[in-house]
Amino acid sequence: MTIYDIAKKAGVSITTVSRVLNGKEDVSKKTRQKVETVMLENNYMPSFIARSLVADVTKTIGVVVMDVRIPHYANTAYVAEQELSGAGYHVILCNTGNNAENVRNYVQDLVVKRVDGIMFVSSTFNMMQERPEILALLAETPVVIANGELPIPSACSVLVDDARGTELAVQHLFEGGHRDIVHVKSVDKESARIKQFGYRSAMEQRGIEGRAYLLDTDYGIKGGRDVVGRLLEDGRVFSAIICDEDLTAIGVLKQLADTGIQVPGDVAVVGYNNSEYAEIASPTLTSVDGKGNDCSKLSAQLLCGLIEKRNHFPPLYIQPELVVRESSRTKS
Amino acid sequence: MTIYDIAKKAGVSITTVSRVLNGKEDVSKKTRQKVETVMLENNYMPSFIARSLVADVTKTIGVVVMDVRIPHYANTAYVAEQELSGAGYHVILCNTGNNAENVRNYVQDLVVKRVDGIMFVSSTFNMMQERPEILALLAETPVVIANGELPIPSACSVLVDDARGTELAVQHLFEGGHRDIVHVKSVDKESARIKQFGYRSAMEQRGIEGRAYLLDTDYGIKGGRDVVGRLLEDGRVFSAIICDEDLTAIGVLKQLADTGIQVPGDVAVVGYNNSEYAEIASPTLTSVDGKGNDCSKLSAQLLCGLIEKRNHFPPLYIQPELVVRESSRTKS
DNA sequence: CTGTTAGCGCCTTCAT
DNA sequence: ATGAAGGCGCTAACAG
Repeated sequence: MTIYDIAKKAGVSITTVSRVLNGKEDVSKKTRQKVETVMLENNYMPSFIARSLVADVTKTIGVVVMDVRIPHYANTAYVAEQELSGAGYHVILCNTGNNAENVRNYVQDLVVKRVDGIMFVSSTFNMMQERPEILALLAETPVVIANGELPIPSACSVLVDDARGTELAVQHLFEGGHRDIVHVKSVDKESARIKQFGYRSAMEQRGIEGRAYLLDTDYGIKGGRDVVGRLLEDGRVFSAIICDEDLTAIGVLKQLADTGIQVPGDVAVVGYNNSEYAEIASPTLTSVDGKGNDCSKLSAQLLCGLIEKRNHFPPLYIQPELVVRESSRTKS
Repeated sequence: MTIYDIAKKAGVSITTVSRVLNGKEDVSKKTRQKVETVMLENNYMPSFIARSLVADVTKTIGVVVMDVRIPHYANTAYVAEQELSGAGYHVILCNTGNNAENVRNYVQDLVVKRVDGIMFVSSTFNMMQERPEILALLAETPVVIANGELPIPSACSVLVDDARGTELAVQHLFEGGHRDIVHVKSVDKESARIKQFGYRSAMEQRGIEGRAYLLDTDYGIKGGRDVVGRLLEDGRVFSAIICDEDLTAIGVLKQLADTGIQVPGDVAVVGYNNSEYAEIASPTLTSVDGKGNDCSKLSAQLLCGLIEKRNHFPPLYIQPELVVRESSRTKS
């Protein structure tokens, strides 16, 4: 069923059909009615492909994340999808993992499909900075990167002040009397490095950098458990642990519990992302809210702006907040 | 940069360019090289839109879920995306919520965009059975519904035996000596009703239907907490609780803990979906694995089959498994 | 108010 | 081995 068929059946030209299709004014009531009837009778749906070809607009946006199974990204994907679908766009979901080659392939396919824009979520995708081939592919496409940066004119950023996020955690613990605060990094991306940096400077600012301790581990429950094991083996003195990810913090919580260490009585624990995990854990987990939802929503809006008027916007900044729960609550 | 530009710059016809584009044989080495060089130099990418118009294929599939933020759906979306992208398809993600009107709109837009197929995840979408307008929209599109059913020839199903899933839970608890087993339903969809049904028949089979007790509540931690509150207020005797969703079970776990009831010592708890939540909870949650990943993967494969050769497949069945964890472990 | 005519970018016979 | 021409379904001047 094409516009021609409808035109024939309605006894008018395709132009007229196109007109009623697009709600143009200059069509008589009668013919409009006639055409609309024929359309309905035949269950006609105009081909968006053909329209895209003419208008050079696909009303489709690529949303690129590492892995939607991670709640943080599921959230951002959800928020982005809702925001963008509200603006008339479809969202193509891309799970790249932490693999530059995958990123390249997805980006290429998205560009070939002429998506109207691409949204990258997470500083993981800063990796593209060192892949000129990918940047070249992106040259003509409006791009926004949530909590990351891309050195090309077609890209804009929304940035979360993750250094500040960790500092909030340190401050909270410091005020609770903690001095031997450990920091755990469990993912390899720019924002994780920034969190670590925020920790260091926060410790310095409070004159306790001598008691600072940095640890690296794998993402997840096991990674968190391992880190506690290492701390204990080393006979390290510590009264609080800050993790760069909630799930890793959960692992810490579990291993502490298994070792008979009380939380927050003996050791306080703070996570990052304020994901649903934090509410599920017991004790519930104090966590830095990186405002992922706001970030995602703003990114989506920014992208829409970029697509409509092709000018560049300066980066937007978002401030994190600390959500205190049981795992660090001061006994009072 | 179009095929015409390339043709001109390479001094050949667009046909030739098209040929090298599609790797056809009948082009001399020389011209092929020449054309390829020009393409690279100009960073040419053929428009998939134009190709779609000609081939009537978009290599795009709509994946419709209620809400990707729910881990179960995040998982299925992930698995589907990976499977489908492996087969050369892009995935358009749709979050409909539990709202038929949203479903209608998404479906319409997907059809208008001429996606090659649509995958619905969850029996929630059985709601479409009562919406002939939606079914009409779907008539020409290959469709698969994971754990649900659609009465149209273009649709196929993969079904999980959720009645059996709950029965596994009952059986496990029964063997652990439990008789006063409560069932909690916290979502309103066909599979939840089937789980409830499975519970009832499992109780009957063991001759303890007289001690069966059905409860309804809201999805989530709060819903789970409420249910325990009600049970306690009513002075109901119960030694085990089966929930239709992990998150609700977590709420049950939390409220029991707050009330000083030991799990599994005093009361055993079983969830459903075997989501990551189950590992995070403490005590860790025994849960029925509905094999969501397998279901999603099979659905994706089935859909690809449907798209390639337009014949109908009979429904596939998947058997759930019980994963026993701390929340129901028999003290031994 | 309505119809004719070009494209949009690409693929595909059919000739040469 | 290569090119010319028509068509995929729709929009957009430009004429009547």
